[in-house]
Amino acid sequence: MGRQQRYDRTESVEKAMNLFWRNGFSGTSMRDLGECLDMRPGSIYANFGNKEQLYRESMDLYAANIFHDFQYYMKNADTFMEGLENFIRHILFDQDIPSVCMLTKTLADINPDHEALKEKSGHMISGFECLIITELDRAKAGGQINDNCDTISLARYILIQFIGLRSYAEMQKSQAVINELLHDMCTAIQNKAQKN
Amino acid sequence: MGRQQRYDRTESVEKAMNLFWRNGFSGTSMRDLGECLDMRPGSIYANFGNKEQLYRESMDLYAANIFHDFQYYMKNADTFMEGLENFIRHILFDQDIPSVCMLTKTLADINPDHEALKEKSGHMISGFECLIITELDRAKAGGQINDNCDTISLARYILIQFIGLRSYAEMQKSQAVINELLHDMCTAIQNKAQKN
DNA sequence: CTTTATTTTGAACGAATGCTCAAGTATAAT
DNA sequence: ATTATACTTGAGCATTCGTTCAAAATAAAG
Repeated sequence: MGRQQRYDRTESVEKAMNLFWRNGFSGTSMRDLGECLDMRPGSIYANFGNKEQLYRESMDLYAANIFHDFQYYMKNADTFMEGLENFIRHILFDQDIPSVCMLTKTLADINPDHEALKEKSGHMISGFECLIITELDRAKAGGQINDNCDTISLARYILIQFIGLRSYAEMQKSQAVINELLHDMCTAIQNKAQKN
Repeated sequence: MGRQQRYDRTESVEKAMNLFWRNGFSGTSMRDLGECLDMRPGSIYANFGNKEQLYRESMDLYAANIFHDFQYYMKNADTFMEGLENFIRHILFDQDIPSVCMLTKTLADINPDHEALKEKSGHMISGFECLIITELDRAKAGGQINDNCDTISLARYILIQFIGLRSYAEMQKSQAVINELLHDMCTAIQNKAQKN
Protein backbone atom coordinates (compact mmCIF):
# COMPACT_ATOMS: atom_id res chain seq x y z
CA MET A 1 0.00 0.00 0.00
CA GLY A 2 1.19 3.49 -0.84
CA ARG A 3 3.46 4.83 -3.55
CA GLN A 4 6.51 2.71 -4.29
CA GLN A 5 9.99 4.15 -3.78
CA ARG A 6 11.65 5.62 -6.83
CA TYR A 7 15.17 5.43 -5.43
CA ASP A 8 17.25 2.54 -4.20
CA ARG A 9 18.51 3.68 -0.86
CA THR A 10 21.86 1.88 -1.09
CA GLU A 11 22.53 3.28 -4.56
CA SER A 12 21.75 6.79 -3.33
CA VAL A 13 24.11 6.49 -0.40
CA GLU A 14 26.83 5.23 -2.72
CA LYS A 15 26.40 8.24 -5.00
CA ALA A 16 26.42 10.57 -2.00
CA MET A 17 29.55 8.88 -0.65
CA ASN A 18 31.41 9.40 -3.91
CA LEU A 19 30.47 13.07 -4.01
CA PHE A 20 31.31 13.68 -0.34
CA TRP A 21 34.56 11.77 -0.74
CA ARG A 22 35.64 13.98 -3.61
CA ASN A 23 34.41 17.38 -2.39
CA GLY A 24 34.29 17.00 1.37
CA PHE A 25 31.45 17.80 3.74
CA SER A 26 31.62 21.60 3.60
CA GLY A 27 32.44 21.50 -0.10
CA THR A 28 29.27 19.59 -0.97
CA SER A 29 25.94 21.41 -0.92
CA MET A 30 22.53 19.82 -0.64
CA ARG A 31 21.86 21.12 -4.13
CA ASP A 32 24.95 19.31 -5.42
CA LEU A 33 23.66 16.18 -3.75
CA GLY A 34 20.20 16.69 -5.18
CA GLU A 35 21.62 16.83 -8.67
CA CYS A 36 23.93 13.88 -8.10
CA LEU A 37 21.20 11.66 -6.63
CA ASP A 38 18.51 13.07 -8.95
CA MET A 39 16.36 13.69 -5.88
CA ARG A 40 14.47 16.77 -4.79
CA PRO A 41 15.19 18.27 -1.31
CA GLY A 42 12.00 16.83 0.18
CA SER A 43 12.94 13.31 -0.83
CA ILE A 44 16.46 13.59 0.48
CA TYR A 45 15.27 14.86 3.84
CA ALA A 46 12.50 12.28 4.05
CA ASN A 47 14.99 9.51 3.37
CA PHE A 48 18.08 10.63 5.24
CA GLY A 49 17.07 13.26 7.80
CA ASN A 50 19.67 15.92 7.07
CA LYS A 51 23.06 16.55 5.53
CA GLU A 52 25.04 15.33 8.53
CA GLN A 53 23.11 12.06 8.71
CA LEU A 54 23.61 11.45 5.02
CA TYR A 55 27.30 12.04 5.55
CA ARG A 56 27.26 9.54 8.42
CA GLU A 57 25.68 6.91 6.18
CA SER A 58 28.25 7.71 3.51
CA MET A 59 31.04 7.17 6.03
CA ASP A 60 29.45 3.91 7.11
CA LEU A 61 29.36 2.69 3.54
CA TYR A 62 32.93 3.84 2.95
CA ALA A 63 34.14 1.98 6.02
CA ALA A 64 32.15 -1.14 5.18
CA ASN A 65 33.68 -1.19 1.70
CA ILE A 66 37.25 -0.72 2.82
CA PHE A 67 36.87 -3.24 5.64
CA HIS A 68 35.49 -5.74 3.18
CA ASP A 69 38.20 -5.11 0.59
CA PHE A 70 40.95 -5.43 3.16
CA GLN A 71 39.64 -8.78 4.37
CA TYR A 72 39.10 -9.94 0.80
CA TYR A 73 42.71 -9.21 -0.16
CA MET A 74 43.96 -10.81 3.02
CA LYS A 75 41.97 -13.96 2.42
CA ASN A 76 43.22 -14.28 -1.15
CA ALA A 77 46.91 -13.92 -0.37
CA ASP A 78 49.49 -16.37 0.90
CA THR A 79 51.06 -13.92 3.32
CA PHE A 80 50.04 -10.80 5.22
CA MET A 81 52.52 -8.68 3.30
CA GLU A 82 51.30 -9.91 -0.06
CA GLY A 83 47.72 -9.20 0.89
CA LEU A 84 48.51 -5.76 2.25
CA GLU A 85 50.49 -4.76 -0.82
CA ASN A 86 47.74 -5.88 -3.20
CA PHE A 87 45.10 -4.14 -1.11
CA ILE A 88 46.93 -0.83 -1.10
CA ARG A 89 47.85 -1.07 -4.77
CA HIS A 90 44.19 -1.67 -5.59
CA ILE A 91 43.22 1.50 -3.75
CA LEU A 92 45.97 3.72 -5.12
CA PHE A 93 45.71 2.67 -8.73
CA ASP A 94 41.95 2.69 -9.10
CA GLN A 95 41.45 5.76 -11.26
CA ASP A 96 37.74 6.05 -10.48
CA ILE A 97 38.12 6.82 -6.79
CA PRO A 98 40.11 9.48 -4.94
CA SER A 99 43.31 8.10 -3.50
CA VAL A 100 43.01 9.96 -0.21
CA CYS A 101 41.12 8.26 2.59
CA MET A 102 37.65 9.67 3.16
CA LEU A 103 37.99 9.32 6.93
CA THR A 104 41.28 11.21 7.00
CA LYS A 105 39.65 13.83 4.82
CA THR A 106 36.79 14.08 7.30
CA LEU A 107 39.29 14.66 10.09
CA ALA A 108 40.64 17.62 8.09
CA ASP A 109 37.50 18.96 6.50
CA ILE A 110 35.01 19.24 9.34
CA ASN A 111 34.73 22.50 11.25
CA PRO A 112 33.91 22.74 14.97
CA ASP A 113 30.15 22.82 14.28
CA HIS A 114 30.24 19.14 13.37
CA GLU A 115 32.78 17.81 15.84
CA ALA A 116 30.73 14.60 16.15
CA LEU A 117 31.66 13.64 12.60
CA LYS A 118 35.32 14.03 13.48
CA GLU A 119 34.82 11.70 16.42
CA LYS A 120 33.02 9.13 14.32
CA SER A 121 35.83 9.29 11.82
CA GLY A 122 38.36 8.66 14.56
CA HIS A 123 36.44 5.65 15.81
CA MET A 124 36.28 4.17 12.34
CA ILE A 125 39.99 4.60 11.83
CA SER A 126 40.49 2.84 15.16
CA GLY A 127 38.22 0.09 13.88
CA PHE A 128 40.38 -0.38 10.84
CA GLU A 129 43.41 -0.46 13.09
CA CYS A 130 41.81 -3.36 14.97
CA LEU A 131 41.23 -5.17 11.70
CA ILE A 132 44.91 -4.87 10.87
CA ILE A 133 45.83 -6.16 14.33
CA THR A 134 43.58 -9.20 13.82
CA GLU A 135 45.25 -10.03 10.53
CA LEU A 136 48.70 -9.43 12.00
CA ASP A 137 47.92 -11.81 14.84
CA ARG A 138 46.82 -14.41 12.35
CA ALA A 139 50.08 -13.94 10.46
CA LYS A 140 51.96 -14.20 13.72
CA ALA A 141 50.22 -17.48 14.56
CA GLY A 142 51.16 -18.67 11.07
CA GLY A 143 54.81 -17.92 11.73
CA GLN A 144 55.10 -15.06 9.26
CA ILE A 145 55.91 -12.60 12.00
CA ASN A 146 58.31 -12.72 14.91
CA ASP A 147 56.71 -14.07 18.09
CA ASN A 148 57.84 -11.07 20.12
CA CYS A 149 56.45 -8.56 17.67
CA ASP A 150 54.00 -6.08 19.14
CA THR A 151 51.19 -6.33 16.62
CA ILE A 152 49.33 -3.36 18.09
CA SER A 153 52.17 -0.96 17.53
CA LEU A 154 52.95 -2.52 14.16
CA ALA A 155 49.36 -2.00 13.07
CA ARG A 156 49.59 1.66 14.01
CA TYR A 157 52.79 2.00 12.07
CA ILE A 158 51.20 0.44 9.01
CA LEU A 159 48.26 2.77 9.35
CA ILE A 160 50.22 6.02 9.44
CA GLN A 161 52.16 5.04 6.35
CA PHE A 162 48.97 4.00 4.60
CA ILE A 163 47.35 7.33 5.45
CA GLY A 164 50.42 9.29 4.44
CA LEU A 165 50.81 7.49 1.15
CA ARG A 166 47.18 8.02 0.23
CA SER A 167 47.38 11.73 1.03
CA TYR A 168 50.59 12.09 -0.92
CA ALA A 169 49.11 10.24 -3.89
CA GLU A 170 46.47 12.97 -4.09
CA MET A 171 49.12 15.37 -5.38
CA GLN A 172 51.78 13.05 -6.79
CA LYS A 173 50.07 11.11 -9.53
CA SER A 174 53.09 9.31 -11.01
CA GLN A 175 52.48 5.59 -10.73
CA ALA A 176 56.21 4.87 -10.69
CA VAL A 177 56.76 7.11 -7.68
CA ILE A 178 53.78 5.71 -5.80
CA ASN A 179 54.88 2.17 -6.57
CA GLU A 180 58.35 2.83 -5.22
CA LEU A 181 56.93 4.37 -2.05
CA LEU A 182 54.65 1.39 -1.59
CA HIS A 183 57.65 -0.87 -1.95
CA ASP A 184 59.66 1.14 0.61
CA MET A 185 56.72 1.03 2.96
CA CYS A 186 56.38 -2.73 2.71
CA THR A 187 60.08 -3.21 3.27
CA ALA A 188 59.94 -1.16 6.45
CA ILE A 189 56.92 -3.06 7.72
CA GLN A 190 58.58 -6.35 6.93
CA ASN A 191 61.68 -5.27 8.85
CA LYS A 192 59.70 -4.27 11.91
CA ALA A 193 57.70 -7.49 11.77
CA GLN A 194 60.81 -9.62 11.85
CA LYS A 195 62.65 -7.70 14.56
CA ASN A 196 62.17 -7.59 18.33
CA MET B 1 50.22 61.36 4.95
CA GLY B 2 46.84 59.78 5.54
CA ARG B 3 45.48 57.74 8.41
CA GLN B 4 47.94 55.28 9.92
CA GLN B 5 47.21 51.56 9.78
CA ARG B 6 45.50 50.10 12.80
CA TYR B 7 46.55 46.54 12.07
CA ASP B 8 49.93 44.94 11.64
CA ARG B 9 49.64 43.02 8.42
CA THR B 10 51.92 40.16 9.48
CA GLU B 11 50.07 39.73 12.76
CA SER B 12 46.76 39.62 10.93
CA VAL B 13 47.97 36.97 8.52
CA GLU B 14 49.26 34.93 11.43
CA LYS B 15 45.87 35.07 13.13
CA ALA B 16 44.14 34.15 9.88
CA MET B 17 46.54 31.27 9.36
CA ASN B 18 45.81 29.82 12.77
CA LEU B 19 42.06 30.01 12.18
CA PHE B 20 42.25 28.55 8.67
CA TRP B 21 44.61 25.83 9.88
CA ARG B 22 42.14 24.76 12.54
CA ASN B 23 38.86 25.11 10.65
CA GLY B 24 39.88 24.76 7.02
CA PHE B 25 39.02 27.02 4.10
CA SER B 26 35.33 26.13 3.72
CA GLY B 27 34.93 25.86 7.47
CA THR B 28 36.08 29.44 8.07
CA SER B 29 33.74 32.30 7.19
CA MET B 30 34.73 35.88 6.55
CA ARG B 31 32.75 36.78 9.66
CA ASP B 32 34.81 34.30 11.70
CA LEU B 33 37.92 35.95 10.30
CA GLY B 34 36.57 39.40 11.01
CA GLU B 35 36.06 38.49 14.66
CA CYS B 36 39.44 36.77 14.92
CA LEU B 37 41.37 39.65 13.34
CA ASP B 38 39.12 42.30 14.94
CA MET B 39 38.69 43.82 11.49
CA ARG B 40 35.57 44.90 9.62
CA PRO B 41 34.87 43.39 6.18
CA GLY B 42 35.95 46.53 4.37
CA SER B 43 39.37 46.52 6.02
CA ILE B 44 39.93 42.85 5.30
CA TYR B 45 39.05 43.25 1.66
CA ALA B 46 41.11 46.43 1.32
CA ASN B 47 44.11 44.67 2.82
CA PHE B 48 43.87 41.18 1.38
CA GLY B 49 41.61 41.28 -1.68
CA ASN B 50 39.39 38.34 -0.91
CA LYS B 51 39.09 35.14 1.10
CA GLU B 52 41.13 33.03 -1.30
CA GLN B 53 44.00 35.52 -1.35
CA LEU B 54 44.04 35.69 2.42
CA TYR B 55 44.19 31.92 2.46
CA ARG B 56 47.12 32.04 0.02
CA GLU B 57 48.98 34.41 2.30
CA SER B 58 48.19 32.16 5.24
CA MET B 59 49.63 29.20 3.35
CA ASP B 60 52.72 31.22 2.49
CA LEU B 61 53.26 32.07 6.14
CA TYR B 62 52.66 28.47 7.16
CA ALA B 63 55.21 27.23 4.65
CA ALA B 64 57.74 29.90 5.58
CA ASN B 65 57.42 28.93 9.24
CA ILE B 66 57.80 25.22 8.71
CA PHE B 67 60.68 25.69 6.27
CA HIS B 68 62.43 27.87 8.79
CA ASP B 69 61.82 25.50 11.67
CA PHE B 70 63.08 22.53 9.70
CA GLN B 71 66.30 24.29 8.78
CA TYR B 72 66.70 25.55 12.33
CA TYR B 73 66.45 22.06 13.80
CA MET B 74 68.77 20.72 11.14
CA LYS B 75 71.38 23.36 11.84
CA ASN B 76 71.27 22.73 15.58
CA ALA B 77 71.71 18.97 15.42
CA ASP B 78 74.76 16.79 14.98
CA THR B 79 73.08 14.42 12.54
CA PHE B 80 70.22 14.52 10.06
CA MET B 81 68.26 11.96 12.04
CA GLU B 82 68.65 13.86 15.29
CA GLY B 83 67.50 17.06 13.62
CA LEU B 84 64.54 15.40 11.95
CA GLU B 85 63.38 13.74 15.13
CA ASN B 86 63.57 16.97 17.13
CA PHE B 87 61.79 18.87 14.39
CA ILE B 88 58.90 16.43 14.22
CA ARG B 89 58.65 16.13 17.97
CA HIS B 90 58.46 19.90 18.25
CA ILE B 91 55.53 19.94 15.81
CA LEU B 92 53.62 17.03 17.30
CA PHE B 93 53.96 18.01 20.92
CA ASP B 94 53.22 21.71 20.62
CA GLN B 95 49.78 21.90 22.20
CA ASP B 96 49.00 25.32 20.75
CA ILE B 97 48.97 24.26 17.12
CA PRO B 98 47.05 21.53 15.28
CA SER B 99 49.21 18.50 14.62
CA VAL B 100 47.92 17.93 11.11
CA CYS B 101 49.72 19.70 8.28
CA MET B 102 47.86 22.72 6.92
CA LEU B 103 48.91 21.91 3.36
CA THR B 104 47.66 18.33 3.59
CA LYS B 105 44.47 19.69 5.04
CA THR B 106 44.15 22.06 2.10
CA LEU B 107 44.53 19.12 -0.25
CA ALA B 108 41.55 17.52 1.48
CA ASP B 109 39.41 20.52 2.29
CA ILE B 110 39.21 22.48 -0.94
CA ASN B 111 36.32 21.85 -3.31
CA PRO B 112 36.59 22.07 -7.12
CA ASP B 113 35.75 25.80 -7.10
CA HIS B 114 39.17 26.56 -5.66
CA GLU B 115 41.33 24.00 -7.45
CA ALA B 116 44.14 26.57 -7.64
CA LEU B 117 44.63 26.37 -3.88
CA LYS B 118 45.04 22.63 -4.16
CA GLU B 119 47.72 23.14 -6.79
CA LYS B 120 49.54 25.70 -4.68
CA SER B 121 49.42 23.30 -1.77
CA GLY B 122 50.96 20.58 -3.93
CA HIS B 123 53.76 22.88 -5.03
CA MET B 124 54.54 23.82 -1.47
CA ILE B 125 54.70 20.21 -0.38
CA SER B 126 57.08 19.59 -3.27
CA GLY B 127 59.11 22.53 -2.04
CA PHE B 128 59.42 20.97 1.38
CA GLU B 129 60.41 17.72 -0.28
CA CYS B 130 63.27 19.59 -1.96
CA LEU B 131 64.36 20.97 1.39
CA ILE B 132 64.54 17.46 2.78
CA ILE B 133 66.58 16.35 -0.23
CA THR B 134 69.04 19.20 0.32
CA GLU B 135 69.54 18.23 3.93
CA LEU B 136 69.83 14.56 3.03
CA ASP B 137 72.50 15.37 0.46
CA ARG B 138 74.39 17.33 3.08
CA ALA B 139 74.17 14.35 5.42
CA LYS B 140 75.33 12.12 2.61
CA ALA B 141 78.35 14.33 1.97
CA GLY B 142 79.06 14.16 5.69
CA GLY B 143 79.10 10.37 5.58
CA GLN B 144 75.94 9.88 7.65
CA ILE B 145 74.17 8.22 4.75
CA ASN B 146 75.21 5.49 2.35
CA ASP B 147 76.80 6.87 -0.83
CA ASN B 148 74.47 4.86 -3.05
CA CYS B 149 71.35 6.06 -1.27
CA ASP B 150 68.77 7.73 -3.50
CA THR B 151 68.07 10.86 -1.48
CA ILE B 152 65.15 11.85 -3.69
CA SER B 153 63.20 8.70 -2.98
CA LEU B 154 64.26 8.73 0.66
CA ALA B 155 62.93 12.28 1.01
CA ARG B 156 59.59 11.19 -0.39
CA TYR B 157 59.48 8.30 2.01
CA ILE B 158 60.21 10.59 4.93
CA LEU B 159 57.47 12.92 3.76
CA ILE B 160 54.69 10.35 3.54
CA GLN B 161 55.43 9.11 7.04
CA PHE B 162 55.59 12.67 8.32
CA ILE B 163 52.22 13.44 6.72
CA GLY B 164 50.66 10.22 7.96
CA LEU B 165 51.91 10.67 11.49
CA ARG B 166 50.60 14.22 11.67
CA SER B 167 47.18 13.18 10.40
CA TYR B 168 47.04 10.28 12.81
CA ALA B 169 48.05 12.52 15.72
CA GLU B 170 44.93 14.56 15.05
CA MET B 171 42.81 11.69 16.43
CA GLN B 172 45.31 9.79 18.60
CA LYS B 173 46.41 12.23 21.25
CA SER B 174 48.41 9.87 23.47
CA GLN B 175 51.95 11.18 23.64
CA ALA B 176 53.32 7.70 24.35
CA VAL B 177 51.77 6.28 21.20
CA ILE B 178 52.93 9.17 19.05
CA ASN B 179 56.41 8.92 20.49
CA GLU B 180 56.62 5.24 19.69
CA LEU B 181 55.43 5.85 16.14
CA LEU B 182 58.01 8.59 15.71
CA HIS B 183 60.66 6.19 16.92
CA ASP B 184 59.52 3.48 14.50
CA MET B 185 59.51 5.99 11.70
CA CYS B 186 63.04 7.12 12.43
CA THR B 187 64.27 3.54 12.60
CA ALA B 188 62.81 2.81 9.18
CA ILE B 189 64.36 5.95 7.70
CA GLN B 190 67.71 5.10 9.24
CA ASN B 191 67.54 1.61 7.75
CA LYS B 192 66.75 2.89 4.29
CA ALA B 193 69.50 5.49 4.54
CA GLN B 194 72.13 2.90 5.31
CA LYS B 195 71.07 0.38 2.72
CA ASN B 196 71.64 0.29 -1.04
C1' DC C 1 -14.46 4.67 -7.97
C1' DT C 2 -13.18 5.91 -3.28
C1' DT C 3 -10.31 5.75 0.43
C1' DT C 4 -6.02 5.26 2.72
C1' DA C 5 -1.07 5.04 2.87
C1' DT C 6 3.36 6.22 1.15
C1' DT C 7 6.52 8.82 -1.50
C1' DT C 8 7.91 12.72 -4.40
C1' DT C 9 7.81 17.37 -5.60
C1' DG C 10 9.35 22.19 -5.80
C1' DA C 11 8.36 26.70 -4.20
C1' DA C 12 9.88 29.13 -0.53
C1' DC C 13 11.81 30.22 4.21
C1' DG C 14 15.19 32.31 7.31
C1' DA C 15 19.91 32.30 8.02
C1' DA C 16 24.51 32.52 6.44
C1' DT C 17 27.71 33.36 2.83
C1' DG C 18 31.37 36.33 0.23
C1' DC C 19 31.70 40.81 -0.80
C1' DT C 20 30.87 46.16 -1.92
C1' DC C 21 30.96 50.95 -1.16
C1' DA C 22 29.51 55.44 0.39
C1' DA C 23 30.43 57.59 4.49
C1' DG C 24 33.35 58.48 8.44
C1' DT C 25 37.81 59.13 10.75
C1' DA C 26 42.50 60.01 11.41
C1' DT C 27 46.91 61.73 9.71
C1' DA C 28 50.30 64.93 7.34
C1' DA C 29 51.22 68.68 4.27
C1' DT C 30 49.83 73.29 2.87
C1' DA D 1 42.15 75.98 9.40
C1' DT D 2 42.05 73.73 5.06
C1' DT D 3 43.03 70.37 2.02
C1' DA D 4 44.61 65.96 0.36
C1' DT D 5 45.45 61.31 1.43
C1' DA D 6 45.04 56.88 3.52
C1' DC D 7 42.63 53.79 6.19
C1' DT D 8 38.44 51.98 8.73
C1' DT D 9 33.62 51.34 9.24
C1' DG D 10 29.22 48.81 9.01
C1' DA D 11 24.90 48.69 6.72
C1' DG D 12 23.53 46.06 3.16
C1' DC D 13 23.86 43.77 -1.42
C1' DA D 14 23.04 39.40 -4.21
C1' DT D 15 23.63 34.76 -3.75
C1' DT D 16 23.76 30.43 -1.74
C1' DC D 17 22.99 27.66 2.16
C1' DG D 18 20.37 23.83 4.82
C1' DT D 19 15.82 22.90 5.48
C1' DT D 20 10.53 22.75 5.56
C1' DC D 21 5.93 21.61 4.11
C1' DA D 22 1.57 21.77 1.72
C1' DA D 23 0.27 19.88 -2.43
C1' DA D 24 0.64 16.43 -6.10
C1' DA D 25 1.47 11.71 -7.52
C1' DT D 26 1.31 6.89 -7.14
C1' DA D 27 0.32 2.71 -5.22
C1' DA D 28 -2.72 -0.93 -2.73
C1' DA D 29 -7.07 -1.84 -0.02
C1' DG D 30 -12.02 -1.43 0.54
